[in-house]
This record gives sequence, structure tokens and C-alpha cells, in this order.
Amino acid sequence: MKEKIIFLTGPTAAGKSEVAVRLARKINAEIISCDSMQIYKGMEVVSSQPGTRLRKIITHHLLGIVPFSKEYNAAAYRRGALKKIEQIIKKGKTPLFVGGTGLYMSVLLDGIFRVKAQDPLLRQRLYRQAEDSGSSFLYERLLKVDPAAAAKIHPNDTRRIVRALEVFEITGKPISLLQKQRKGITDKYDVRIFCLNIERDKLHQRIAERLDGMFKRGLIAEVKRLFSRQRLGKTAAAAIGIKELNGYFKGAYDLSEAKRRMIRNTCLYAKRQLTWFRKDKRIEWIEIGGSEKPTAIANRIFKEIS
RNA sequence: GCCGAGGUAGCUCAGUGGUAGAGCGCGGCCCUGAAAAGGCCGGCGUGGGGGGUCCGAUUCCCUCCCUCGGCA
Repeated sequence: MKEKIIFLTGPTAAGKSEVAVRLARKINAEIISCDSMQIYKGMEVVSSQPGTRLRKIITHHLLGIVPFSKEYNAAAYRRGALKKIEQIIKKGKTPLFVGGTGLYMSVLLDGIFRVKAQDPLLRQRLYRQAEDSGSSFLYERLLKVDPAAAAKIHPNDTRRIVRALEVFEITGKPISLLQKQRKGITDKYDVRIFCLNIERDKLHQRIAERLDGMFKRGLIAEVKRLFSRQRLGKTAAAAIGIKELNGYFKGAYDLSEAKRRMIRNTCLYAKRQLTWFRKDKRIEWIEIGGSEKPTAIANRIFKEIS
């Protein structure tokens, strides 16, 4: 019999963390975070990591374990997550993945090509070329070496053009070919994926309310600290709240404008997350009202599983 | 009450006698080693109400309503 693995996802601020702990208790699970920002240490408030109250109840993994000065990525996440799955199952418990980073989920569920193909210097060089000669220059090159990839990538999507060229230069193989080589965990395990969903207006409201809480918990001090210690990594620096507050620190606009931008960017992010989730037909949707208690939601999911 | 300005998209506004745009917002989509990133697409509208002129009005005229500023 296949071991069970549960995913609990949903847009940011939907209330995943609270529900997850209730669910974990019912199914004897340990939680593995699936969040590209909560993985960082020193960003507890800005990334809305589950706090000690929840972490005392259930063991959480892959949470606050990477220094914010370091780069991290989907492949590294996959390696870490696979290890955690084994460890937790060995203990006789169920792995419960919780988080909203679609790419990390996808790379775990469906795999990623496993060729070491990353070269920061090469990448830097490609970006410089894109700036000097325009991204269409790189796109032309991609059309020649990997027409299949070029067909899928928009000429303005510099990031993916650079990535495709980077892979080709390192491996000599087109990324479009490598990308077909992926193997996920869905064959090996009995995977169920639940996604919390809430009316858009209510979600936007929750995002705004959560932001107030973040300020009360010391958001400003935390983000200031991020700038004062080691250099902030590129990935960590992309967390919503950091660039917005930095503009305020530098006097480009006032605090209320910084808040407005944070809320807007978070709402846009939530929209993109939902687009990603909608595409995955394996997902089982859990519609929640605004006032439903986490325990009640957890119970509904529990019923689906058992 | 009088004088002036104005009522066009969710907001701020542009424009035209041939049924309307822009920015922001909002919505949809793409995504394989930076993913809270990066990229693409969409106008989402009884043009304040009513009447008139005209082949035809959002545009011109009349009237009513509302908002803002000034005078009382």
C-alpha cells in the first residue's frame, strides 16, 4: 500500500497555517513548509511564518532554515523535501505539505530535470547582453539553438530566455528536451492536494488585515535588520514588503503609500497563485467562508481523506 | 438664492456631430534551478435624468437633479 502524502495549499492569507496544524493533529502528521520565502531565517514577520504557538503543537520542517543572504531555489527545495518525506514516513507519520509556492509544489509533485546546469557568471553575462543589445538579440539566438523552447517563451520574457540559453551553453542540450525528463512523487505515494479558496473580496480584506498584524509584530524593525546585516540575497529580497518598505526608508514616499503598495502587490500575487492552482486538475477545492474556524475547515478536509 | 466650473470605466481624467479612450485599479493566462520572481492578454461603460435640433448626439440647445468654488 502506498504511503499517504497530503498537500494543503491556497492563496496567501487564506489561513493555511492555522488549518494545517489542526489537520496535522488529526492525522498524525508533521508539516513541511512549501513556501519560497518562509524558508528564510530572519524574515519571520515579513514572510508570515507560523509562530511558536503553532510550532509547539506540530513539528514544522523547512521553515526558517536558510540565511537570507543565501540563494535558494526550486531544485534545492525538492531535494530537501524528499528527505523530509522519508524521515517522516520512517517515524510512522504522514507528511503534510503546507504552502503557496506553486513552482515548489510542481517540482515536487511532477519533478524537475536533474542536470546540474546553473552558472551565476554565465547568467550575469547573458543579462548584461540582454541589457546592451536588447532581449530580442538573445531571443534570436534561442530561436537558433532551441526553437521548441523559443516557441513557448515570449520574446519579452528575458528571464526564461536567459535560463534556456544558460542551460544550452552548459549542457549543450536544449532545455526543451531536458524539461521532458521529470519524475515526481505521484506514482510512489498516495497524494491528495487540497486548496483553500475564499471569495476574492474577502481575501483582499484579509490581506489588508494581516498587514496590520505584521506591523504590530515588528515588521519595520525586521526589514531594517535585513538591510543592516549581511547582503540580502536576490531571492529573499523579492519578498513582498522589502522593496516597498525600502522606498519608505529612502523617503520616496510615506508609510501609508508603502502599505498600499504592499497590499496591492500581495493581492496581485494571490491572483497569480490562484491561476497556477486552477490549472492543476488534481486539486480538490475547499471553499471557505470568511468566518469559518480553522478547526472546522480541518475537519472537512479530514473527512475527505478518511 | 445668485454667479462660475463640472457631472464620461472602480478611481483620476482626455476626446469627438457618426454609439468612446489613457493611466492607475480590476480580471484572465503562462510558468521546469531567482517563483512573494518574471512575462502575456483583456475596457470591464444604459457618457447624471428628461426633452429638443439633426439622417445621426456623449458631443449642439432647453430643463431638472447632483458636486465643487465664489458672492450673499
